[in-house]
Amino acid sequence: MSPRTPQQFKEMREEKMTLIMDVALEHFANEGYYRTTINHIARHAGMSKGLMYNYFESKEALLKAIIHKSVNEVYKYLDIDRDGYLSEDEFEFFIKKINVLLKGKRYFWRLLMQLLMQNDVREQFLKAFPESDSLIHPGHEPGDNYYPLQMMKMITDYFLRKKERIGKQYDPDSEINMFFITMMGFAVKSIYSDADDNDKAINRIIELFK
Amino acid sequence: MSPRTPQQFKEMREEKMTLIMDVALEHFANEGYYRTTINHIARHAGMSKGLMYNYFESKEALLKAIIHKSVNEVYKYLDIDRDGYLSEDEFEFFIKKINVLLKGKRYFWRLLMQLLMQNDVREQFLKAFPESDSLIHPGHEPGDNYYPLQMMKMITDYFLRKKERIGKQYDPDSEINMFFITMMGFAVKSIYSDADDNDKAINRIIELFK
Amino acid sequence: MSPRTPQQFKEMREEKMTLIMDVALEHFANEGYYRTTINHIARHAGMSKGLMYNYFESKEALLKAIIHKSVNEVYKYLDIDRDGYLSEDEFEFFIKKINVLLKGKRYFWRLLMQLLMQNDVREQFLKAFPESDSLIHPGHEPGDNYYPLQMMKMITDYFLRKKERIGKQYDPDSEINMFFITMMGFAVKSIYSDADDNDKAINRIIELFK
Amino acid sequence: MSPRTPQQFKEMREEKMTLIMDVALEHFANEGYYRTTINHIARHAGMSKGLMYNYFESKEALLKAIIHKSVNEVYKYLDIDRDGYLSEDEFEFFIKKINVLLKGKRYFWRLLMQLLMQNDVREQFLKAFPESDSLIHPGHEPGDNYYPLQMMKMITDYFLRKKERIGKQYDPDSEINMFFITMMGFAVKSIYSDADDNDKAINRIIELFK
DNA sequence: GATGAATGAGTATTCATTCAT
DNA sequence: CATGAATGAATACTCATTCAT
Repeated sequence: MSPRTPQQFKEMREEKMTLIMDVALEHFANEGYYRTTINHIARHAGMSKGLMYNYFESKEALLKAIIHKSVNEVYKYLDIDRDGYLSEDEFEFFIKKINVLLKGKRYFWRLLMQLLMQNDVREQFLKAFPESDSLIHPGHEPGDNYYPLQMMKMITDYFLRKKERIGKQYDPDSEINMFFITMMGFAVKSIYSDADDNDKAINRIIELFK
Repeated sequence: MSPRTPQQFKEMREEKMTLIMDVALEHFANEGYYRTTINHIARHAGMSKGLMYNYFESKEALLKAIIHKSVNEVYKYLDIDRDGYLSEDEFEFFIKKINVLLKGKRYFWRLLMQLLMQNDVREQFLKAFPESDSLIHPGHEPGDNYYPLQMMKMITDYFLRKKERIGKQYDPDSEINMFFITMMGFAVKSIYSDADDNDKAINRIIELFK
Repeated sequence: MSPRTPQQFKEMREEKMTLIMDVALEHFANEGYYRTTINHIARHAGMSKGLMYNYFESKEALLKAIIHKSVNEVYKYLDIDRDGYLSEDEFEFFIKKINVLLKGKRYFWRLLMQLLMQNDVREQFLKAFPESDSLIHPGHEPGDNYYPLQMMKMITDYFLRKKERIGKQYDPDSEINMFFITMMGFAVKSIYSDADDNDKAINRIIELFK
Repeated sequence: MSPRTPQQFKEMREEKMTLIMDVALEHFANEGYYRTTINHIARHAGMSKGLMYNYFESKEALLKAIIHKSVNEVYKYLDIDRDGYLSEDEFEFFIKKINVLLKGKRYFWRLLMQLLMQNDVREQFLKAFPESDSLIHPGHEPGDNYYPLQMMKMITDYFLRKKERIGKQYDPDSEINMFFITMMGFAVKSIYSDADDNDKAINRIIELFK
């Protein structure tokens, strides 16, 4: 029997890594990072404890890998590195995309919420990400904003322009604040319940803020 | 020195318990339940590990005691066990009360959010409370609703009555959903940031949903 | 029963720490640091694994504590912080002291030899000790030499003065080198064998080098 | 390509084994046996873990092979299996040979020192070697002495004869002891430092003990 | 009541060794 | 022959809980 080629090894590795990350994410999200043991993950991924360490050098490294991967997927999906300008149609489209994201990556969002709720982790997280090249869009220039800030700005700008459309009586600060509050509430609900009325809610949100 | 009366002993005991619970809540909320050690709590409360077990028979018992106490305070503060009917003024008043609660008991809400994000804890929590007498209002009869459900119903009823006020084009289900979403978002924001524009947001919420 | 006083606790602690260090030193010296498990030490010291960590925060910390303690005892015993000048009688006395030290602290020297034979440990060790205040003699001034160097210098000076006594044909560099070689050989023999002719050898060494 | 002959296979095999043993010896000597992993050795020898087990059935077997090989080389180099008699010139020659050995096989001596410092290994070692045919000289008869003892005897005899040369005032026991002490000290120094004055020291040793 | 020493079950991690390919 | 994935036993370390004083 001829031995495996390096290519085959690489594929095996990547498959296993994905498997481990998927299983780990599910458990981290549902039981929490600290309650989830490496043993538990290994068993559920159908392998021995030891093998896990062939792929991830520590529990924390596994966590970080999951976060990086997921954050990258999210960024890629949102595909924001365009003109930084949201038209009304793009605004609607953007919100619908967020809804799809929340539905599809529920475990990741659960995990992220848990993590961000711990003071020190939150600080770590905010510090860690701007340093990571992989999270910066391709055309990124030193001095450019990173995605989260970029997103905030795009939306803020949208509401400021809306004031011009609507007139004096419109208070953009208040509206921006309400928008983020509503989106946060929607996210939490979406992540933790399987309600089928989320699409309806998204439409209402678009109606209210577009 | 005159010997202490039983009454004095009881008061000292309760003071200590309160102290422990306060310290524990703060750490549970900020570092998480699992990352917080009994030793740490004891040191911060200025006593020894051993003594803590004089007051709470386990770490979990301490957690439960904190939750019970806080939930009771919340219920007492909201004071809902009246006619189960919300007038428009009462609705406004109710929301403002919630804002005050969120501001004042931030650590408790942080802890609660963390706990409710774990699947099994969430289930435990929902199951556990009906068993607890102290959480059931005085006039409670078997078969009555418990507070959380009662609250939900009160608010739901409010919106259903609003439909009568406003007419056909009003969709109460959608509005109820949006209301809970908004309140959830507001809660998260209030709990995790020190923004001073929360009162403004509350007024806007009242304006939108009253 | 009245509770233990802080003083009693302190004494208990110190007793246990000494016990642990003694047992650990014996095993480190005979089986080597890596072959000796914490479990093993704990069992031989008649306590649980966990308790060891009440006294030493890691296996490495235990090792370092042992080294520090022993090095300090050695320095204290050698009591070199005098005039830095060795007369002929003092030279003889000094060598005899070293013999006593080697006999009495055999385990420590075994451990030290093992450690110093590992490249990285050796470097660590040499770097670590000059930083430690506790290893510097009481009258130490910034700029003073530390003990090992001080010892070397004292001895070197002794041989240089000896040249003056004896005359041209005496090669002090060669003699210093031979002296250190002989002392090293004596140390190794003394540490690893129980021979009773060590005292005789010491007298011969004095005869040869005084 | 013509297929390889069995002879070629054997040579390739031996080359690989030598490579592995060289790399392993270097790491065992410098980092210690326990700190050196099989993986590490394999990587540094440019092969996979698995392949190593094709050549050596265990880490311990590798260690033993290294020791056997080196000890044999040493014995072969010292070439003692002659008449067991050391003339004055042979004595000088013998010591010079030892100096060359120490210079050239420094890693082996480092390893050996580390091993011999562990009580049980030392015992193992002393027991193990008589069992090994390869370490017994060709003309070996059951009951003959093994090399280390033979060497000791040769040297001891040399000093006993020296007494006859010199006379009463010469104490051969003391001198033998001092000689071994000095040689041990010289060995340690030679193994662990790169000093260039070792040759000078050897000449002084010859001068002192010849 | 009050203290912290003591325990032991549990957890992450390492590494020699085996094995399918 | 060659590879590295896979295993599992061993090991350092943590922490809730108990207990003698």
